[in-house]
Amino acid sequence: MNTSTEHDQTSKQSAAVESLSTARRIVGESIGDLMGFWNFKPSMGRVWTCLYLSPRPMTAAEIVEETGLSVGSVSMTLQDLRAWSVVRDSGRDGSRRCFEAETDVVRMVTHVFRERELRLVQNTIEKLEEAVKLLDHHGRTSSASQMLESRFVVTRARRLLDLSKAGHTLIDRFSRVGRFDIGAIRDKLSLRR
Amino acid sequence: MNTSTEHDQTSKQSAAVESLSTARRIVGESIGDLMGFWNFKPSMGRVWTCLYLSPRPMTAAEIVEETGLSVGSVSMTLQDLRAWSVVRDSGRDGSRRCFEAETDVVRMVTHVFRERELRLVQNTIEKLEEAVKLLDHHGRTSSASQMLESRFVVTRARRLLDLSKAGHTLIDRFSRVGRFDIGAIRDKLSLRR
DNA sequence: GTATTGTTTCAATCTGTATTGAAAACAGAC
DNA sequence: GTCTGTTTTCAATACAGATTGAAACAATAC
Repeated sequence: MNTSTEHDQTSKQSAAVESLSTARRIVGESIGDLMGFWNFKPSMGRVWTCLYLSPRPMTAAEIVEETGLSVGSVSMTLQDLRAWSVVRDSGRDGSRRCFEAETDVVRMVTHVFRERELRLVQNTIEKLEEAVKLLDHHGRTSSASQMLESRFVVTRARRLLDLSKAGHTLIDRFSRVGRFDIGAIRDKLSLRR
Repeated sequence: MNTSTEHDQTSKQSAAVESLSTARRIVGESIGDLMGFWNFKPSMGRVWTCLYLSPRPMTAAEIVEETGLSVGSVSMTLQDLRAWSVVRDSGRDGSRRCFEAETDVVRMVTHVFRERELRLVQNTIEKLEEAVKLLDHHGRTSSASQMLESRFVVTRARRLLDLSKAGHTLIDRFSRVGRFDIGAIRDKLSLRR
């Protein structure tokens, strides 16, 4: 089962093996970096790519071998990846669990995007609502000298809140329909300062 | 010019000042975290929000005062923010430079999104092209026993490359037109494994 | 010109997070 | 039930990258 280290007698063959694993490494790094910019851990990129480039499901031990990550790290990373539905269980090889990569990359990306961004923006919305509430109260109790300042801040804070809500709607629609159109929510975005 | 620490005699007033600065802090944190998920440094979020919530342009010294960041940090952060066209120079107050926040948040977001994502994806495309080239060569020189493995890996790598290119097109169109429609590039995305 | 004030740079430090390694928990065979 | 091989957990470590603070640099005033 150890596909790459069995028979590499001739120099030609070993060079070929070399370039295959180099290519694997480059692909892993590229996708790893890309995922990294969407705040995934590098190890998630490495492990997913490793599975994606394997013609058959792999055991945790094989992934350790291939990626050079520690046993513990691979275990945790696989949990993360399964939680994002980006890796699936795939039966067993003897007593060892096997894993395979989700191959529908588009579905994967929209799903992950949806979960992550919606949660994030929702969280922002809640915090901003808290701030606006405070500011409203402040506006009613503040002295005349602070009025101007106060009104300005509350206006800007409300605007950020509206934008966040618009963003939430946008992300929600996009991740359902695969279409992301700023025109559809232009009213919320209109630039009344 | 030090708006928040001048006259806070009565307890009512000082409570009001308190809630104003609390609200400011909450807004700063929220937006900071949000920007953080798009890989901006926390200090960038803090400084931008600080400017956005100010009714007039601010000097670096005022920003230091308001955010509690160090002088050096504020200077570097302002450079970053100007590089992203998210903060503008705004004349001078005596001999001190002044800065103001870009207020067209939508323009700002699409611009930043465009720059960042396009660069990122372009970089991935280049790396994947390198890997595919290696794999093609490998395919031609490898032994029969490796053929299957090799063909599989190259197929998958090509698919990732195609997807990246599709993504690049998508981001490019979106950031020009404000419309992001997966249907428009469905051909590239079709799931021929 | 020099002095003074404001701004940028950069090596050192600090902080938050990913990864490790070893121990604990678990599952299946016997 | 115990034993063996596998998987998970978690405190300690290592790392990356953000922030600081002091020194170099620029600009303005005198």
